[in-house]
Amino acid sequence: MTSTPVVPTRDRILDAALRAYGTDGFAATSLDALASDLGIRKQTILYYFPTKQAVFEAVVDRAAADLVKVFEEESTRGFAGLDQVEAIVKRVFRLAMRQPELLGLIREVTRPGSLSVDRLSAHTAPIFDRARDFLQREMDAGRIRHSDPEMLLLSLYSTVVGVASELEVQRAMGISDSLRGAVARRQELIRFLRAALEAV
Amino acid sequence: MTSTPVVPTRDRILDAALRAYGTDGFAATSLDALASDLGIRKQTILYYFPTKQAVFEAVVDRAAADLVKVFEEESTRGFAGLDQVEAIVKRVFRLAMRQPELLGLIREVTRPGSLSVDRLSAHTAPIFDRARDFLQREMDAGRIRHSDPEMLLLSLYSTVVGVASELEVQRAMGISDSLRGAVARRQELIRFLRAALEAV
DNA sequence: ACCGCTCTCTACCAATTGGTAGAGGATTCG
DNA sequence: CGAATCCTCTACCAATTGGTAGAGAGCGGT
Repeated sequence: MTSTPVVPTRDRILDAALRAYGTDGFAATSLDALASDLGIRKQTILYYFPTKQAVFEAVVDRAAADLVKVFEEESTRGFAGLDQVEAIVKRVFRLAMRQPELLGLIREVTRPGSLSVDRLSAHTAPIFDRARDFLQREMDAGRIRHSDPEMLLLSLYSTVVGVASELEVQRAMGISDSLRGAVARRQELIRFLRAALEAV
Repeated sequence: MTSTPVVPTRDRILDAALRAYGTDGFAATSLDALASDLGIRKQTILYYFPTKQAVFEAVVDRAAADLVKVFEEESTRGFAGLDQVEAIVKRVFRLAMRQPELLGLIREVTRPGSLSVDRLSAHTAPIFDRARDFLQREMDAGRIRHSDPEMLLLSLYSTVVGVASELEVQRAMGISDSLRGAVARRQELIRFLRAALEAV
């Protein structure tokens, strides 16, 4: 190999695996396919990870860590009320545009038969808690309509991830008025959420 | 075989396939697994359907037809404005409780790498059109907040399907306070949507 | 020079995959 | 009765699957 690899093999495997699992899914992606995509043998993959399942788990862990980081960055900017929500939405959309496979992976993990849901939720539980607390605070402060914060968060999550995923699907289908359509959708989504959340 | 089968083999295959594809996914479900689940040989499946892909397509077609029927029933009851939306949401939740695999199948079909998106959307395009027209009419009548009907519909769709799917996931995870939790969620979702849609 | 460590490889394997070919049991129709 | 049709089966098959075993190349340290 070249003396100092630009990016370590292990990371390259995780990159390719994220792409593959995020678009085709775990079951539909063989180790051979993954390897040949990287120009290596599958045994090289099995050197870094004991099993195929382990590759998936590593991908999930790394993706979860990335997500958490993004949310932590975005929640320490001192926005309040609906502006904070808007900032998060914009950030999620940016993520969906730049790393669409990430959304696909989330879909894959949160699918009914998935084994690794708890793996993801173990990472994301803290931000969920923080988000719930945020909603509660903002409700108390009268900046967001009153309701059960947990339930509201679920609706918010579903809406944002759903719309962002839809983007990814449509891109995969080739209807990629990528930028223009995405921005329009984002704006409508934000208006939608503002209407849904605004305190009367 | 028994003289008059209670339910034809072909239908039994489609039933089992819907369950399997909806929970484990297409790639993760082998014909052998499907067959042994039914107590038959896989060659019997291949007698009714030329390929595995054909089984999937038949499942999608039937599921789409079911969905369309449900929506048509629910949209000819003469509800107006937000009441119509509420009726649809309740119906979707009932569907998600009784036939959770249906939601899973939709997720499977609308996944990035899917081949059969167009197959589903070919069926559902009419109800999407009708829903868009409905939103437009209700906006004109001042019963729903003004905005781009198409974009709004996308947000609505994502929210409802997202929350309903989340139900299915959590049930699969064993957190099935099935009924109680589902009803609470449905109520919060309806309040959420009412707030988001209500004309000012 | 030698050892030990890190890494990627070739060679293999048993199990499973989707699919083909065709036998044979019913049932229906003439 | 005999023929045809419908249905499900056994018997195979080539390809692919995830995974094991271990060779060997390149490295730094002693």
